[in-house]
Amino acid sequence: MDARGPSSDSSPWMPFESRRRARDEKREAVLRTAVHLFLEQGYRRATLNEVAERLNITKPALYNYFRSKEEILFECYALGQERVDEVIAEINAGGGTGLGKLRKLIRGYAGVMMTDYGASLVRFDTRDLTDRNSKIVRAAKKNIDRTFRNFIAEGIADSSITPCDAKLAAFAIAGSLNWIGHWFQRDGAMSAELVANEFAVRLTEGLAARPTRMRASPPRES
Amino acid sequence: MDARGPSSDSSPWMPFESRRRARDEKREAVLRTAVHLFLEQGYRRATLNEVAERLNITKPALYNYFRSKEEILFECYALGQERVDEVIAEINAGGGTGLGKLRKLIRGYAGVMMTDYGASLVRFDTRDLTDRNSKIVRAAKKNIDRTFRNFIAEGIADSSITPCDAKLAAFAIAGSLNWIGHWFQRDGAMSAELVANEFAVRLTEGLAARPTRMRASPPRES
DNA sequence: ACTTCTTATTACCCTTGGGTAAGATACGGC
DNA sequence: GCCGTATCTTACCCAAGGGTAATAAGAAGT
Repeated sequence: MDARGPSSDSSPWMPFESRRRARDEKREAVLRTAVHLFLEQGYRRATLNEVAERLNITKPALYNYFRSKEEILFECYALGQERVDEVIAEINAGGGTGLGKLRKLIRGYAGVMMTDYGASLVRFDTRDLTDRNSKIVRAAKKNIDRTFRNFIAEGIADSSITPCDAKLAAFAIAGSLNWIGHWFQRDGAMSAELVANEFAVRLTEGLAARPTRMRASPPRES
Repeated sequence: MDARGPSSDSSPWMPFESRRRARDEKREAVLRTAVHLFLEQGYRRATLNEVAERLNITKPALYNYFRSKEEILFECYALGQERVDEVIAEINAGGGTGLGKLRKLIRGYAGVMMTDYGASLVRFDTRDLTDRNSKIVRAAKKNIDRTFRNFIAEGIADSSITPCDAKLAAFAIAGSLNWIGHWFQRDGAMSAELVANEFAVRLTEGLAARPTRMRASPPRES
């Protein structure tokens, strides 16, 4: 009886039938479900029981894939960081002015913030990690911050950005972007592309060196 | 023995001596200590036992002043909101262009964010409140957001702000400011005034209508 | 001094939820 | 078919921490 198909959420575990998919696929499904629930309810309030329930399994089964709740949390962070690192690597591979790179970073980072793993970076609390993992995450965050500052400094050096306090400017921009992780919802009225583009423009308007006075080489644009 | 004065943190309770200060003063001290600890460790992780310990009393004594941990949390929110409301009221009492009001709001809101109760607004999770209180707080937050948007819209109407999407602009600005609550520390290198002023300038640079080319009617924008 | 109110203490309750132990159930190789 | 391995279940442990009950102790009025 009750031979319904996969549950509303796509879970590799059928209620009581063939549950023999590849291990990695299941592990990933656990992670997807967990991060979703953590974002929905908050890490501390979300229980592994409910994660398991949403996957049609029981809590101890989760321990086949993760050693602890904290490990799941850490992987959420790690995946988010990975996405950001990809964005940064891609920008560094290409060229352009400091301003151009900064715009690309804003667009890319905004895009990541609108994903579950990306939002993990700003919605979860590193104090819920072990000391060891906490250090790793905070180092990675510091690296992101440094990238923002470097691009701004680079832009000031190549005159694509008007001189300013790189540290505070980076805080202002990163803050705006981080906050996206708190309010954006994929099913809302705004599309991710719209938001990312709008922020890339808006947040750099104030920084761009104005070409009011034409110079020999106008600032290149991304 | 051990006739030391008030403990390192200023607590109206002496270890075992005259503890007969006014009730309100004590209630306020509980609140101050609690919000500090909540910010330091996170609401869920912070325990009432430790709050009490820092005040040289025991947990049940707290229940003379508050009915529950959640009530303490709610009061933190309430006090933060109060501060912001004062800022808004003061601006509304005065005059000025939309841009001018927006700058004042940014400065004032930034200032509030750098206080403990102000940071409460963005560091704590409304999901830890009862439904009733959660609704109150979310309504107040919505009101703040609306104020940002209104000032921007006002500025566009009076041509002090260049046309733009008021909703996204407000998100960008408020995000920057909210993030201050996450990184600012009073004992750090930057002073509150410096940060507030810098943000008031930086976040409006891109919005200010440039008087470069006086037009009768500035270009409309989506 | 005696009572009363407030405020604090000690001792406790009890739910929640992460994590574990031991046994069942399926799958793959032989 | 049979055994070993991986996976999952039921049943449980246990620490943490919010909250309460009963009571002591100082303050204040009379």
